[in-house]
Amino acid sequence: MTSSSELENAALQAAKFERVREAHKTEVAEDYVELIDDLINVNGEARVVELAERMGVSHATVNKIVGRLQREGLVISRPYRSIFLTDEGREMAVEARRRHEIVVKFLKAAGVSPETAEIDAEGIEHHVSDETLDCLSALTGKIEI
Amino acid sequence: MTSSSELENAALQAAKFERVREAHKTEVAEDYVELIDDLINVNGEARVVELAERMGVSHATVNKIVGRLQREGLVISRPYRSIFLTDEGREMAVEARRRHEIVVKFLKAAGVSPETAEIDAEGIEHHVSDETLDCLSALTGKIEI
DNA sequence: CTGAATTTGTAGCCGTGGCTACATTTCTTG
DNA sequence: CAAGAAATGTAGCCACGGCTACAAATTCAG
Repeated sequence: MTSSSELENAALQAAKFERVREAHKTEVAEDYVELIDDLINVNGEARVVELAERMGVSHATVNKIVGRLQREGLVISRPYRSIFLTDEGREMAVEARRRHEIVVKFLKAAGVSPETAEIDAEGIEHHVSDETLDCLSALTGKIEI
Repeated sequence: MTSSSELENAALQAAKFERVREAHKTEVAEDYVELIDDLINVNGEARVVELAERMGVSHATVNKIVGRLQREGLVISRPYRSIFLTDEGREMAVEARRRHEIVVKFLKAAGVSPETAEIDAEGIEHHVSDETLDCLSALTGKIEI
């Protein structure tokens, strides 16, 4: 379809890009809820400073994003207190981690170095459909055998 | 590393997210130059209307982005004329298409339906390192045999 | 308990990529 | 060739996710 001799249907192509743009909107949310969940599990709480440090952004940016997450019902935060996940946020975190781990496992099984696998997975995980995820899982099993 | 019992080094984690943010910046450029190259190859020229239709955005958005691509030296465009790629833009287009095709081929080989493979590849291709790309190529060969 | 350090919040700026609405130019067609 | 259609440009709006700088609250030491 994307060969140089012919172009696919414009509407179909537009739908793909639309899909990617849509995924972008949820990417940040997924990364944050996953990290918040990790911090709660390990440290007992999730605080702005550590989110900022681990995301590699300023605390002001974290604040702004946490505000959005709260508006969207993923997170509960009160001024100067630590951050909690709503049920919906926790579900998203679990799902995000599941995807992340499937992608990482597959990449490692495919022969990618652990470091690169982690890096690439971070970018890939948000763009993998359930169908593809299933195929990657299956493939990981086959490779390992 | 991302298991629930321990957290990896904060700086390393931040570097990953930084990498993803960096990739985001070039994503749009890659998608546009690839599409422009396709249109030139098939239609003989790339025009704003068709870019807009195929990207699924308004022509105003296309205009703005083409302006940025020109500032960045990827594209040449004169008012009311069609759009051309610079050498640098063409290189980027070729490289983007190469990545795209490797990812699509791999996904199909992995058992993903052609439609889903195309959709997911659009999101994935920008986040795959050279190392991973090589592994995917190799794996595609093995699966097909 | 008070003062300093830390954490958190807020204001205001920027670039990007969306959009609509309107202006202008080019193309097409009668 | 002129008029209408189509394409392109431009202005101005928005939300997002960056940032710095400054303000306020909380925590921690002494």
